[in-house]
Amino acid sequence: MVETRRERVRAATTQEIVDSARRILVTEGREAVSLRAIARDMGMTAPALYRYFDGHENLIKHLCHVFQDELATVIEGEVGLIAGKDAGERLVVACRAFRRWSLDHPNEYGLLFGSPLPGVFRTPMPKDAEAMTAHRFAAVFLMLFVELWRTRPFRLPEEVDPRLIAQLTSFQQGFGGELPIECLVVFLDCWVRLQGIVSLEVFGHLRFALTDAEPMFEMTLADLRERLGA
Amino acid sequence: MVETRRERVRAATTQEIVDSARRILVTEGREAVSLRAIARDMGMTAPALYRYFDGHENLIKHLCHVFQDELATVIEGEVGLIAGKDAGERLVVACRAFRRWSLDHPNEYGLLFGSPLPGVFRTPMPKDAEAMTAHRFAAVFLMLFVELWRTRPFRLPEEVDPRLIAQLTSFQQGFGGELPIECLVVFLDCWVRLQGIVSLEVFGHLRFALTDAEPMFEMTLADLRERLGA
DNA sequence: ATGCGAAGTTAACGGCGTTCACACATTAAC
DNA sequence: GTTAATGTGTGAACGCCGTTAACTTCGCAT
Repeated sequence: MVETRRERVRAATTQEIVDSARRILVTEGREAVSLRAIARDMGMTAPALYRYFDGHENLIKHLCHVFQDELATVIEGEVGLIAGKDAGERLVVACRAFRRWSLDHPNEYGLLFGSPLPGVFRTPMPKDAEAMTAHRFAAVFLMLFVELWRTRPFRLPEEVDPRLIAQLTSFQQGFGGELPIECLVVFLDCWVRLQGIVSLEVFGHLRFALTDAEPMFEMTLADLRERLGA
Repeated sequence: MVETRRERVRAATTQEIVDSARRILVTEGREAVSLRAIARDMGMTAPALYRYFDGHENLIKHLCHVFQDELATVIEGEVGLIAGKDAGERLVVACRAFRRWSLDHPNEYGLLFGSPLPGVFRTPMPKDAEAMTAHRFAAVFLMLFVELWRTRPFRLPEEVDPRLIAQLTSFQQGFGGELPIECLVVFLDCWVRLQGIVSLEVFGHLRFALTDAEPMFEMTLADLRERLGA
């Protein structure tokens, strides 16, 4: 037996902790996700949670990991439904799926993309397992992007700043190095626009002008589509 | 005498509270800004702060107000230094000033543009004084935008979604109504790109690809410039 | 059957926001 | 100039929080 009874029970409890934490996050907001509240919700006491997570901060980090994973899975699922179609079409679907999940899960989104925990501002990029799954979400888009470029190359920018080129060469080699750097520049630009509009909409920072940002989002999407030559 | 001694002392203490709070925010991060820490820093006790602010949350809100104001003032100052120049040039300077302030004050930026406090997600836009100064920052850009459009009109998009038009008419009438709605659409698009790249850079969400986002920022700026026909 | 380790408890420490009763100084009214 | 009112700050207390330590209990392998 690869999995003992102990391990099964432990895994179930761990899952229950995550579920409780998420329920509290959704219903009462980020500030309310305390160890004591989670334990109370489960009929336990707070110190018991230390058998499963090394303190409050690590539990929150694990939650982020779970949400990143769910977000990536949801997007991959939506894209998978139209697996036969053109990469541009699938990219559009991926963007819509990202926006939808974010709007449907504002508190989870806030945990993932809101202001990071203190001390993160100037530290270098961590390289642990958590960081890798943080990349899984971006990787979905990047892969579609690569495929789009290969099947139907789009116009690339001329005169890219050499400093930008220099920075991106290491990133480029991170996945084979078989993609023009200018293509990565276009990717980053689209990435910024996508993240920007979703972030502003979810956090309500567009309400000074818009009551419903969907038309604006679709317009941005059409713009990106055109730029990528679809 | 328009200002009694009492009022002067009170104003000074209020200012000292804000200064202490900001110092703690900058040096120890958002989580460390507690009433007790502020009071300790000032040589007072926490309950005394209730004579000046109605609880912790309101003090934080006031801090946001102060930062919004400073940000707007800084940008206006930078723009004022080249008051004679073309509106496009001044817009570029305003964008750079926004990025610079945000990078120089990441903790303050996080308070302003990070995930909002719980319960803000689906509530309508508040209309109080705080919200107005929240607009002052956006207003700087909007005014430059309007001037740019008037002095040297740029290409406007065709086929704007009627739903978007409908939403923007009320916003349009908010300041005279003498601007084409398509122009507001362009403004919002630029706004999203500016906010997007600054937010991603400050929060470190571009580090998976870039070590220094400045060239990318300048490229985005050049792109916006071209779109606005400079 | 025994012993070991995992899981959970209670108690405690210090920190937090907040409230309340109280002391003190300043101001205002007479 | 005395007195009342008002503003400003303190100390104690309540209930929340994260975290640690000592202790119990139970499952499981030898």
